Amino acid sequence: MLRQNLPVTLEEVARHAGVSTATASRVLNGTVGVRENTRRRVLAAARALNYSPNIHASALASGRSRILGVILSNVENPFFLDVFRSMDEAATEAGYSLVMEHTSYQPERLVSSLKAMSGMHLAGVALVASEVEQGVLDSLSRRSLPIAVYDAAHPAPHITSICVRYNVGMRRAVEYLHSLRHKRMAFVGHHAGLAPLQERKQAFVESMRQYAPKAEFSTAEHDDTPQGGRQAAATLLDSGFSPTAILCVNDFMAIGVLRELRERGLRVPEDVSVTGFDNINLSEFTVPALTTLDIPRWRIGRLFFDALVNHQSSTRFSADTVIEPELVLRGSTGIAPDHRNGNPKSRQRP
Amino acid sequence: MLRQNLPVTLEEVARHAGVSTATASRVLNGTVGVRENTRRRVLAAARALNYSPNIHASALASGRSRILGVILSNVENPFFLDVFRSMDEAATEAGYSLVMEHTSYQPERLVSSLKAMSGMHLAGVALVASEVEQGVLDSLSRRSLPIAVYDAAHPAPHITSICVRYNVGMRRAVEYLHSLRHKRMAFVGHHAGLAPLQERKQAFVESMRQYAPKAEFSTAEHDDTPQGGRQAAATLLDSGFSPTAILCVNDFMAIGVLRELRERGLRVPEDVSVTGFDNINLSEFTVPALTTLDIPRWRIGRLFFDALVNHQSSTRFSADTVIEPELVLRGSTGIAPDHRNGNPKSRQRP
DNA sequence: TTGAAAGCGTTACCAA
DNA sequence: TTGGTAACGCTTTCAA
Repeated sequence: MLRQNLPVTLEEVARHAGVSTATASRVLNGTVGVRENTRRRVLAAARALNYSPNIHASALASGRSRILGVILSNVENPFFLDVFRSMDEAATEAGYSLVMEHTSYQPERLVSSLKAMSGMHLAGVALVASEVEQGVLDSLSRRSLPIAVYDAAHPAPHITSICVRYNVGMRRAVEYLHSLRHKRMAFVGHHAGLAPLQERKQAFVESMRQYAPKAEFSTAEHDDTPQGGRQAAATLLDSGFSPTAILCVNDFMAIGVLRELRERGLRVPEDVSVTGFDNINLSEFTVPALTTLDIPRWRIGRLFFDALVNHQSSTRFSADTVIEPELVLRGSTGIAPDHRNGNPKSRQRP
Repeated sequence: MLRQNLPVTLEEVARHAGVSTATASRVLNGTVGVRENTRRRVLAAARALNYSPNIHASALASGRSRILGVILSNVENPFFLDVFRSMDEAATEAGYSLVMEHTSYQPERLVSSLKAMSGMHLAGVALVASEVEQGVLDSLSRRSLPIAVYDAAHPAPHITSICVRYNVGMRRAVEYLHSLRHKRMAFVGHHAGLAPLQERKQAFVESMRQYAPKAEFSTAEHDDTPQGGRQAAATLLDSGFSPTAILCVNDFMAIGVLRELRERGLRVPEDVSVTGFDNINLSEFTVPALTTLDIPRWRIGRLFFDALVNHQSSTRFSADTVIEPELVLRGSTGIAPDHRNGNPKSRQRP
């Protein structure tokens, strides 16, 4: 088996089964109205010849493909990767493939990725990215292609938006830390120029204002990496502001924040408490384990897939799905419940 | 701009420029022998109409595509992800796209991914996986498709193999620890049933034998995740064998090993030393920072790309490229040089 | 229930 | 230097 050097075509399968390519195509696409006997012969021939359809020919002829596009801001951040893996799992189960691009949060790269993908005649595109500008969304909404966006400020018609209430999560974190008597808190983020991230920072600021003037705060930002988190923490601490709690925009950066604190001899949580966001697998492996807000990435990936493939409600103006982050308490804020079950709702996968 | 609802075709571009589709195609593919004036007109038309070629039509007509397939054992492990990102960078620069699949180390999934990819008429496939069986390699070598494999035991004709001398790296680690007077060492791995991983474990065992009977050793294995590393460490420690050094098959698992040791009140490096493999970015962020063996993933990704796209030496029986891992010393083995420059050769990217 | 044949958007060969 | 046109492998009417 697998002996042939040249790809087997539908025509050969058809000939082998003694039918026309039309019939062979019908069988292989699960169309009804084919005699059971014929169907069996075609299937047998396909298997015998180890036939695998030429997706290019198929896409060209039918005008649609079973390939989805996914654009991520930062593959290196496990948050994005998990959403991707989850979509991929759903896609594979349904016989779809994924084409992935990443942008490093650069709006131009988003546009060029989109352009490259537009030549692929995809079945849909998921924008799991923070650099989605309104203009892009608008122009996309004119096309027939199914589109789904992560956390878009103002979704456009015909575009599904999957929203996470970051402000709710942020408020929960601030309130929790406030209840622990923290008075000087800082926020560590990245790419504050991009709307969704701006908004998260804003949520922090507003939550803090609620406790002013007794509570002070500061913010810092750098790249979305552990290195970036470390840098941001360094900037913060060098500025003279000495926070007793640092809230990070995500767990990935928090890893670096923890490192910098340790490097400076600051103990966590005794001297400084730290929180993250996302509840990535790694957040259980930091020292100390990280208090964070859970975002159910496995659910989100499936939501994306469903939005693109079974876009049930394509008639609705825009089908939004809203998710609220939940607080997960671990050692980095002082209370250290058993680390072994720090996972509330979303399932962590191996 | 981007106003059109339906995709623009080559024919429209040609009409707009007042030439035939043949000429338009020639211009867009950079063929020589087109009058400068005509070329400019076509280019202008393409830009004006925001043309993006239908890759399916193009692939079907030409029989080749600018898409590469990549199969990874475990995307979650940053080692594989880095190789992927590096290939992706090289690919994007050259106008190629990547289609990625991952297998969780299951040979059957490797085969089914390969089959799915075979319908895509790819420009080449990179197997960055440990579960590549000889039979698969042999059948692949009959096809005309360029193939490159990571660390294959016995590469087949026409298949490029990119090899890392894990045994050399492992020996270096063992020798280093031996020079530090460690007598009881353990190896933590995963999927010992797969040849390449079997070999790494074997390298450990043989290196240890060299010091027998004065030196004792033990091994344990679990999944290729931090959780798996933690499990393996737990098994090891519960077995009664008390190693003074644990060598991990990779950094990703080492993260979990460090966690389990800490959980049990064992200090690293005072009570137990730990080493990893790969030198992933995260290895500088563990507590303590991880001694490891650097594997230049950025170089490897580029090697893969070049092997597939500019397969210069396709005439040679098999063009192997050999890489030797280099020891990177950090805190987890006791000597803690400045963490800020623990990176010998390979550049770490943001 | 099946087959013939007209595309789908490119590429590439052959003429002009 | 250009244009006409036959593929490429499949899907999908339309007839039979």
